[in-house]
Amino acid sequence: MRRRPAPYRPRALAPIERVPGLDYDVLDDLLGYSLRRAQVAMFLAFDAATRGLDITPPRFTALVIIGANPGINQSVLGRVLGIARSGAMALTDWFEARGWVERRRRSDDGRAWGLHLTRRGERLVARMKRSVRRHDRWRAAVLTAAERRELLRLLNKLAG
Amino acid sequence: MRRRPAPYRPRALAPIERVPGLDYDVLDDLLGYSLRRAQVAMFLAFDAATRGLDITPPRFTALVIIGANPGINQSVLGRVLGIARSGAMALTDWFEARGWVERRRRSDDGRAWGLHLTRRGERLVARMKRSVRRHDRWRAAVLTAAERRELLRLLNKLAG
DNA sequence: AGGCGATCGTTATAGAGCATTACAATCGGA
DNA sequence: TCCGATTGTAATGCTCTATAACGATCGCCT
Repeated sequence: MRRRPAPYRPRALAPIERVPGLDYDVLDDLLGYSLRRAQVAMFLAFDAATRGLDITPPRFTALVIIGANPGINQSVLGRVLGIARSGAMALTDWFEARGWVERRRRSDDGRAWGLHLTRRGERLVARMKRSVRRHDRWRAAVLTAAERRELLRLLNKLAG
Repeated sequence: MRRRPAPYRPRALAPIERVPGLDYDVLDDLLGYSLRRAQVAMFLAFDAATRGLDITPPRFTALVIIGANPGINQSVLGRVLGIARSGAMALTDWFEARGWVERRRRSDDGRAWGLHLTRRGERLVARMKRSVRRHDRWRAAVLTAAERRELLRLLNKLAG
């Protein structure tokens, strides 16, 4: 039972410097590399939007998903985030410890918990959504509205 | 001297499932989220291109940069990758242990090493570049050539 | 010449985030 | 009723990265 090499996780979001005079060779023609650079740029906006909340993109995604799909269980949440069940578990614990999310027993399945935002969680998520959305659009303001729409379309097409 | 909270690092590239019937709420209108999904898709192509080589995107980027800028030092390499010097150091050690990169003393600066690909490293990188490029384009084949160009343009504009 | 702050490589340490594995409880279909 | 699949959980380990500190060297200023 060989241990598979740990899957790659993209690295730090310290700003990626564009060093003048350096030869980037093939990198500038790879979608993967450009995606990475753009993602770092967008993260800076996200970071500003959630400053002081100890929130990360996956945490934000999880909260939004739970809010929009009350009663979802941890396994499905993990699949949406692309992490293992044990990770979804830790994430849920973290939310619960802060009183943002609660686990409720489900009548239809004795194994699974249903996840729900608490009143406090709802308020927080509503605020976060507004802020993240505003910062996302603010950072994207270097694009015209039409360009932004086109970019979204192309990204979704690429993601399949 | 407080320790700053560790900066966020985007997570695993296990496939992100698009669960049918689930409400993604505001996520579908955020560039940050779409970028993430597209990046995961492109990583699958990268992974296929480098299978068996124990290569990751940052490792690939580092090798390309060293190959195109022989004599570059570890500090600059770190800035290009967005990692600390200690990380660039570990990366270089890793390459050196495999005989792909060597450190050479520089006449103009007694502190810094100049990084160079070995003969073996050159051959390997040349092969990797071809393969990564092919897979990148293959995965992007869901887009037309014009769409791909436009996407690259928009990403670079966004990354600033 | 001399002094001094900045930079480079290096080492040690710590922590976040994730996978893997294993297990008990439960579900659902043969 | 049996049995494979699924859910939540706990334990463990690994990878990647940051932070901090240090000696050596550089570059500049006096």
